[in-house]
Amino acid sequence: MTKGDERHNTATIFDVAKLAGVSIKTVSRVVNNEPNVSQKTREKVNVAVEQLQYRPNSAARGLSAKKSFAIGLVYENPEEFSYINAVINGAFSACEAENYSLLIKPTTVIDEEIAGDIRQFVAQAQLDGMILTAPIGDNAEVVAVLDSQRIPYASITPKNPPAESITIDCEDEQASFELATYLIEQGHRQIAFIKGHPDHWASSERFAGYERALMASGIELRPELIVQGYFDFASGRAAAASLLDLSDLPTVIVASNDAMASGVLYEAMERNIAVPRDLSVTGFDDTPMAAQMWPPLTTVRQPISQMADAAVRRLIASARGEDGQAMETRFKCELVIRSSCRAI
Amino acid sequence: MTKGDERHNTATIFDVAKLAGVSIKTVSRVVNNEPNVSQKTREKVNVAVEQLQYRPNSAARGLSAKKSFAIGLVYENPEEFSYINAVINGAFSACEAENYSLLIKPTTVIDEEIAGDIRQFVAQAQLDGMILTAPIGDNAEVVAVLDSQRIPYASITPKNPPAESITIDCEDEQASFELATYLIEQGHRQIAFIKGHPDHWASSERFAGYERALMASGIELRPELIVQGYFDFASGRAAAASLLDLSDLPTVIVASNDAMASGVLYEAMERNIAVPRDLSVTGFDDTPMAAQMWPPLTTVRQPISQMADAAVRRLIASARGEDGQAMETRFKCELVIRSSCRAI
DNA sequence: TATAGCGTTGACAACGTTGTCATAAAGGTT
DNA sequence: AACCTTTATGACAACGTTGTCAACGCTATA
Repeated sequence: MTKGDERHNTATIFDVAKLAGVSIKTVSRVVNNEPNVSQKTREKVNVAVEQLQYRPNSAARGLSAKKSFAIGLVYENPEEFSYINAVINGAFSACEAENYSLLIKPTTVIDEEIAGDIRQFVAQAQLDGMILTAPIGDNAEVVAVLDSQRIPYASITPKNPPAESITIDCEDEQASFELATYLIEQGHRQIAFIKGHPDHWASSERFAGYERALMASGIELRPELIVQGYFDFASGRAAAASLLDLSDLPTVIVASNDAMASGVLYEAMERNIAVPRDLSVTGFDDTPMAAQMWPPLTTVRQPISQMADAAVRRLIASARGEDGQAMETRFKCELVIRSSCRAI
Repeated sequence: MTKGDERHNTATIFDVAKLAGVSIKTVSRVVNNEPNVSQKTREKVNVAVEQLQYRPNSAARGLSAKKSFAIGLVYENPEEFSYINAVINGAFSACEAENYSLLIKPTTVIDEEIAGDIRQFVAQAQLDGMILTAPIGDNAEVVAVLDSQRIPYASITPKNPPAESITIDCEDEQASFELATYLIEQGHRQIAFIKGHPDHWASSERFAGYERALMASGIELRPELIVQGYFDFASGRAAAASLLDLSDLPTVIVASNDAMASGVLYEAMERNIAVPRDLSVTGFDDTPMAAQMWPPLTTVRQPISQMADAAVRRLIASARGEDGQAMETRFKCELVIRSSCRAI
């Protein structure tokens, strides 16, 4: 045949079958890598597929197989954009590799409506699985919706992981312990701590690591140095303000994430307190902004993208009926030392 | 057969039809807001829909109607996360309102593969339309793919908008003019400029506004004060370094976006140059980070989310055959004055 | 030689929706 | 009364794939 201009109508499975001289079912088998097709037939079909630039129609496929080949990603509209961006990138690359689509769903508030919202989202797209970022994985209503619809889901760092669902987390407690221990080694004794949002699993883990480090070194926990924050810039700034109003100033402020650390730096600048000369500051997450602040932030690197990648892969594996037992589900963190801390 | 035996499975159009005592076609008409259904019937159906929590199966819908009810969003994996986040949020909210799904596609590099990548993306999801963020809307191969597949697309701030496609942009030139004029009014005369990435439309517009303002005030354009940047933190920092090495220092550095401005602030801090006392700095975009830097950045607010929202709505309108002429397609920017500049 | 088993293939019925066309009922015009 | 229109409704065939099941042709065993 001549160099075709037949670009308009995409080829269907029938066209391929005709060209290859086989039935549509055989084409389907080849395309889906099903067993029991002879090598010769397989090649004939592949040639035809190539020649016609055939791509299965996903709507038809979804309708027939009762799958959508799509994964949903729900996240709370974040203060710290780079965190969720890393999640999206990780999830996307896994989906791409597995030939799935990624549908995202930002939610602005955790409120009464969210369960209905999620139900709508799931129903509309007929999702094959869902990724829930913290703290959505802990919302009982959301989980109930997914359970009742039989939608498998993976939670990233949930507080109370249900035994049967997929959970991805990392060693926050240990990392936080190492960070605090490092500060103690640097001579710090007045170590203030800004807690994260109480709904997040990571918050209590990070605080626990701090506690453990101080206790291990025999340093007294001073309640006035421990302030509640909510993982956003504004709460970090407010927490710093209250800490810097104390008569007995801390020598370092440990913020439970980078966004709050950035609030601390802001407040310090506003008060003409030089970091790290007069005050050391640390963050957590090692989002890209951590390296772009002044001074560059000592923080803990969390493999965010890899965690999201793992979540998607486990989800797809379980959707295929494979067991994902061998896959990594708990990730290590790494201390990243920059110049926002100094030895005393 | 298999009509009403199981209640686990989500309700289909047959269940609704049966409960309402009408045909499936009538249900379809009601659900799709088609005309020629009596008010009484419409209500009966709506009651049944509500009662069964019926949602149309999108695969079936897509298969039959030859639509996917999905919009793709392609973006270059950004340095400045908050920009793309605003785009995603705007696009998502429009899709949600119109009952469309949003599929995102981050691309890491603009290279040879992108056109094939996009073809694959489009084919797999059978997209009804695509949003192209800058500078992807200017990639000839990508556009050719979309044209050949007859996929409508909307470009956000493209350089060379093809006449027949949908284009969304904003008044960068005017905003940049106003910003520079403001600086001149504040007494600045040594006004340095860091250009944006040459592939982006916005870069030349923003530079043009700067030029116009200086010429209008009779200020000479000094080539050594004009430096090329690439819209990312690192290039902003490098540009600042070269400007701050000059013997005759500028009194203000105008960066073409916030990410580069943040690089400028970083470099200034590193050199112990106080902003705004010794140097003023401005950005562009008013991403959330602009308010969180120290000092908070004077910048230009671009209605990013609204632009993305508009792009999606126009796309959907044109997919429906409505004319989107009445819709806004060119957006205004707004000067946001914070404390990173001072009068001289 | 007959028979069971396995690898290979195809015919055909789902899947849940929308599009097309037919038909019935209602209203308007001569 | 006869004839058009318009409005309201339903029957049925797509849409492009996968699942099910039957059938074919081999080979190995009884």
